[in-house]
Order: sequence, then structure tokens, then C-alpha cells
Amino acid sequence: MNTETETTKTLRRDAAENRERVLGAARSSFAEHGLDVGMDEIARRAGVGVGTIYRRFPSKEHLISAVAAETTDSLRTVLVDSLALKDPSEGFRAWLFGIGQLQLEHRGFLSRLMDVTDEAVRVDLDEMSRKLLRQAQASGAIRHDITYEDLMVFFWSLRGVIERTWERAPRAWRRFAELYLASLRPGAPALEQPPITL
Amino acid sequence: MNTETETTKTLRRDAAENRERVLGAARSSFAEHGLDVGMDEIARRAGVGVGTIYRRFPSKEHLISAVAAETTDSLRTVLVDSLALKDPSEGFRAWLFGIGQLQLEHRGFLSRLMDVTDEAVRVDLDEMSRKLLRQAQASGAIRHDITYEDLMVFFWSLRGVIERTWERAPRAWRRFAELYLASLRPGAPALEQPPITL
Amino acid sequence: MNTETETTKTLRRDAAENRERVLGAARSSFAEHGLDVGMDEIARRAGVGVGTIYRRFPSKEHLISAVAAETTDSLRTVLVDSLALKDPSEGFRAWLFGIGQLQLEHRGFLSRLMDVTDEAVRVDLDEMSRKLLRQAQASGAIRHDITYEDLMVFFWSLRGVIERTWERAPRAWRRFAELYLASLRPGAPALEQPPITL
Amino acid sequence: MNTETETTKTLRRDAAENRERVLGAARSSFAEHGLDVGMDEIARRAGVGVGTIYRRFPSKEHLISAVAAETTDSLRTVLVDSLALKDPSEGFRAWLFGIGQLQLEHRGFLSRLMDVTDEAVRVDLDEMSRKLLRQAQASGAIRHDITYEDLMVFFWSLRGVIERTWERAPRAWRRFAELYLASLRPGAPALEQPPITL
DNA sequence: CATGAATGAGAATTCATTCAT
DNA sequence: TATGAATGAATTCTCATTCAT
Repeated sequence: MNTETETTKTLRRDAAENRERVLGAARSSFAEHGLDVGMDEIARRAGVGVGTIYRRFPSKEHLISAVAAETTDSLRTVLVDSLALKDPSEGFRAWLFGIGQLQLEHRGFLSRLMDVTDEAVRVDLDEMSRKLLRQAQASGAIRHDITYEDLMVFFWSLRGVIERTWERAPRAWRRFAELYLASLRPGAPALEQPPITL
Repeated sequence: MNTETETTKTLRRDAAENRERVLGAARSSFAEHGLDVGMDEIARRAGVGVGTIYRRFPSKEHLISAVAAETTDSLRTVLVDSLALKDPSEGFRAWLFGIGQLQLEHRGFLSRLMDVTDEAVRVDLDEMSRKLLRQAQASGAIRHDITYEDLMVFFWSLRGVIERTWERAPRAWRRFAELYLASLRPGAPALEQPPITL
Repeated sequence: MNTETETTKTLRRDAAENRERVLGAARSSFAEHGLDVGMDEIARRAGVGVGTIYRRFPSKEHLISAVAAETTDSLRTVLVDSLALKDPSEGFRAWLFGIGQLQLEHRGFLSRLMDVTDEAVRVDLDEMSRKLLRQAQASGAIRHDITYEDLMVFFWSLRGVIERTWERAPRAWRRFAELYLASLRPGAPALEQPPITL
Repeated sequence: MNTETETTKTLRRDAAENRERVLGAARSSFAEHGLDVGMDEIARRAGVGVGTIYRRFPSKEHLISAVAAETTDSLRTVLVDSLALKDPSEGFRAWLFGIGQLQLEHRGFLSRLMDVTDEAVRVDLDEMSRKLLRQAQASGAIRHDITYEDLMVFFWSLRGVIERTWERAPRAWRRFAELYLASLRPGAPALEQPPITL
């Protein structure tokens, strides 16, 4: 903003860009080594000092949350793209597999992946998700006793699969997802277990 | 001798019992705080000094393995009990839910849970598992295109579910398992995704 | 800025100076308590946190080596100064006593003192040492059946003397060295024991 | 002594014998691994429990001293044997080399080797030592300006030599001793360094 | 008396976080 | 504002010593 500062420190990276660098470094570090990577390593990858990270993020925990929150965009993209599909059944399937692919790409902090801290955003994504389910159920593609929470649980289940298989069988989660999807089709016997609330 | 001392200091006990105390303390510590709990905390819970833990287990890694190995017995019990059921369909279901319950009880080091290091034991459990699946398929309860690996993947998926839900919805995994089980019933459409190898 | 803070907290200094402080603290700690001093004690002496030591030296072993390596310069100084003396006999004597003085000043890790890990440096010091001996022998000051290895052994022998006497008789090693030196003068009877190789 | 006890506990090792076992185990442990061996290792070698060691020796320090003190007998043997030799010059030489051999055999706690805690014993050994020196000087084999302390220092110097050479050149100390001995012969120049007291 | 399991202070090392420059 | 050196609490593991059996 300040022109003089802008002039004298032309080479200094813009704060926003700097934040991106850190987030990117954090994401790839987490993907490779898990959440236990040191802040030094992340700083090194980002090409900044540790202090710079702490200027943007009060603590490592905040950084992790920020990286997780960052996936919100991808999450939204998956939802929007899925909703855009004509066939609700196709849209539903695209959603499930889209989230799976997302997790594969963000493995390392899967435990935090589906955390969305911003309430407004959460509600937004929530509504899109529920709509996808509703449409699929209305179209007869998905059983009516399936709840939104069931799908959340499915997304969480992917973590266990991906963390264990991504190295040796990176497509294993797809078979798993397809099987699970089959159980959501109408015609299956009624469920004994009651729906859950979270 | 002195009752008060007995009370305040909980005098040295039998070595074997002590080992159990350590394993128990480790298991519950892991369940509550994950594998990152300090050895001090485990020792405190067990009511022993850290040195005592190290007398039995050369390193924290060994302790973790021991706790994990301990579950092998439970694993076998689940399998044996499931195989003992007359109805193969019932046996198969008992197996799936039994493993889920096991994981719920051992949450904290779920990442190690299905590791069985002793080769002979592994083969043994393996054979029982495959037999359960075979019988269920022969009886017509389970689709024939389901493989042993599919079930392993399912067990791993439970980790993601349980770690995320055990506190607020400890029965969530049951609904998830029931749904998954439904997808294994005959009559569902053929799977596009090929079976996996691990 | 605040003078009082300056006094009470001794604000962070230049990194290089800090490294020196650590090396100095390590050297004096080793001299007083031997290699078994804790890193905490060394850090305390240096007026830094333990972490600071580990920032410069990956492990205690590295720190010890660094302190030892530091004496390499003193070793070279002794050699250069001794070689600079006109009289080869004087030079030889200066060498022996110089090394003794060095050991007295670095007592505590005498076991590592004569270790020179850098091959090039070792060869360099080696050559100067051999030259000192050669010149002394050529000038007739030292017997011709004395080998370079004999002198190494003498230097090692000083460790035993100094470790045992430095507190109560810090000059004892000088008398010992003088006596030994006397045995190197020409005219003594031939040696029965063969020269050694190391 | 008590016949009944003797009868009922026939298999229990005699206390004195037990003490010997511990001392022997300690000595060989020290020789192999230095003073840093654990008490457990010593107990294992001795075939007793650690508690048994602590029954005989209040602390590790005491055990070390005891092992060191044990060499007093060897020390005396060397002295007696050396004094028994007709030729004082031979006796003196036998003494020096005898002590060297002793140290080679007891390497590991050389730092404590010459410690003799029992005052009466110390005086006794002291007198024999001084007598050996006196006789050698009287016979003209050794210079008159050599003191008893000079020889003590020599014995200590052997530690540095032996610790550094015993593995690769176990006879190196002999050449060193021979050289040193040469310096004690009459005819050498007067010493500048004053005699020491300890 | 002997045993060896138990103890816990202490040692080396790591890493999130702070702060002087 | 960015940097990275400094910090020190926390962690794993060791070992001399104690004490119930």
C-alpha cells in the first residue's frame, strides 16, 4: 500500500504470496512426512524463516488448521462440479469419488481434512452436500434411509483406507468406495443400526 | 508388614502381575492420548517407575508392539468364536462386528492394530479369516467377487471412523459396518474397480 | 538497549562469539570434570541453553571432537614455533615441552588430544614432527635409534602423568619430561626393545 | 563356623569365596570394558545378584577401590621378587618392568591402579620401593638425584602409554620403559627441574 | 543371606516457540 | 517486517542403588 515501502522493498515478497508459500510448503511437508514434521523443515521448504511462519500463524496447530481449511476450496469445487452434473446419480458418485481423490492428494493430515472451522463456509458446504444426497434420493439412486451423517462417516473411513494403502495400492480406496456405494442403492434390507448424530 | 506402608506405597508385587499392569496402563494411555504419551505417564498409571517398564520392554517401540501383539489373542478369539457359529452368514457378520468392537476397545494405536508380526500366527489368523469368507460365499450370504483383501481394507477403514467418532458417537461404526455389509450381499451390480492386492 | 536487561540477561550475542563461548565452556568443563560432564553444565557455563549447543554441534561427541580439533591449532603452533628455533636441539626440546604444556591446559579429554581426524592436517603435523626429530638427530642432539613412534608414545605417557599430578604437582610432568629427554641423548646404551609400529 | 548352618546351607557359597568371585568378575569386566561397566554385568559374570555385591561393597566406588587394592598383593610380589634379586641393578629393572606388566594385565582401571588405601600396607610397600631405589643408587646403577617420586610418576606415565597402545602394540610400553630407564643411569646431565613432592 | 525386580534421578537430544537483530 | 539463533521443557533411555521376597 505504502508506495515508498513498495519501492524500497520491491524484492520483498508480498505478504499474501508469502502466506501461500508457507501453506504450500506445509501441505507438501505434511503429505510426505505427516504432521510430525518440524516447523524448521516447513520454513526451509517455503524459503522463509520460522519467524515468518509464526507471524502468519500463531502456532503449529493453527498452521495445520489453515492447511486443512485450505482444502475447503477443493471441497467446494468437488461439490459444485458434482452438483453441475445432470444425472443426480452421477453427481452423487462424482461427489464420493471426488472426496476420495482429494484425500489421496492430501494424505498426511487426513485426520484434519474434513475440519471446516469457518461456520458460514461450513453451512454452505453442508447445504450443497445435503442437496446432492437429497437429489440422489429423489431420483431413486440412493436409499431413503441414508443420512447425511452416514456419508460423513464414509468420508472419515477413507482415511483409514488411504493411510494404509496409498503406497502399495493407491487405487484400493476406489474399490472400497464402489463397494460402499453399492450398499446405498435401493433394494437393500432395512438397517438395524439407527442413524447417528454427531 | 506395616499396613500403612502397604497402603501408601503399594509394595512391590509379583513380576508377572507387574508386567500386566504396565501393558494395561500402556493400552489405556494409548487409547486416551495416542501413541505420543510419554513413558512417564504410562509408568505413573501403572504405579511403577519408568525403569520398571524398561526392564520388561527394551524400548517404547517394543512396548507398543507388545500391546499390539496382545490384541492378537483377541483377534483369534473373534475368529474362533465367529467360526464356531452354525450359520456362516451369522459367522461372517460376527467377524466383522467383532473386529470393529476390538478396534473400539483398542483405539489409540489403531495404526498398529492389524499388524501381526509372528509369521506363524499371521498365517493361522489368515486361514481362519479366509475360511470365514469362503463359507459365507458358499452359503450364498456373500457375493463371490468379494476378496479377502476387500475385507482387510474394510477393517482399515474402521480406523478412520472410530478415531473420529468414538467420543461423540461410539456406535457410529456399527451403522457404517452394517451399511458396508449390505454391499457384500449377492444381487448387487458387478464392480467396475478391479480387486486389489496388497 | 536497556542496560539493566543487558546486565541481568546478557542479551543474545553474535553467533560466532557464541560458538566460542560454548567451546570455551566445554573445554574448561572437560578439564575440570572430564568428558562425563553433562551438556547442561556446559550450557550453564557458556550462559546459553542446551539447545544452543545442539544448534552448533549435532551431538556431544561432535562437541568433544570440536574441542579436540581446536587443539590442532595449538599443536601446529607448537610445531611451527619449535621449528622456527635456530638450534635443532632447542627446537626439539621446545616441541616436547610445548606439547606437555598443551596437555596440561587441555587436561580432561587427554584421551582425545592427539587425535587429528582431518587427514591432510594430520599429514602436515606429521611432517613437521618428523622434521623436528630428523633435524635434532642430524645435529647430534638426539640418538639415531629413536623413532617418531617413540615420541608419540612419550606424548601419550604424559596423559598418565598429568591426570594424576596436575592438581597437587602441576610441574611434575616437566621433571618427568626432562628425565625422558635425557634418555634420548646420544651415548646411552643400545636399546633391547625393538622400535614399534602403531 | 556354626555347624548347623554349615550343614543346612552346604551349597551356599562361603562368604569369602563369594567376595573373591565378585572381585574377579569386577576385575575382568573393568579390563574389558573400562570402569563404565554396569553393576549388573559384573554381577552376571560373578554369577550372583547385584544385591550380593552391595552386601560386600557399599558402592561401586568401593568395589573399584577394592579391585585396585587387590593388586596390592601383586605389587608386593613384584617388590619382593625384585628385592630378592642379587644384583641391585637387576632388581631395579625387574621392579620397573614388573609394574609395567602388572598394569598391562590390569588395564581398564589403570587410573586407580596405584591407589593403596590401607596405610600400613602403603608404608610397607613404600619402604620396599625406597629400598630398591636406594640399593640401585648405592650400587651405582641409578643416578643419585633420582627420587622415589620420580619413579611414581613413571608408573603413572605407563597408564597413558598402555591405554593407548595395548591393543595394537602391546609391547610398546616396554620400549618406552627401557628408554626411560636409560635416563636414570649415571652420567647424564644434571636436571633443571626440581624434584617433586606429592 | 542372596536375589533381582523396582526405583528414579540424570543424561542426551528434539522441537515448538520467542525475540534480538 | 523477516530472519534464524536461542531457549528450555519434554522425551526417551540408563544405571547405581534399594529393598521385598
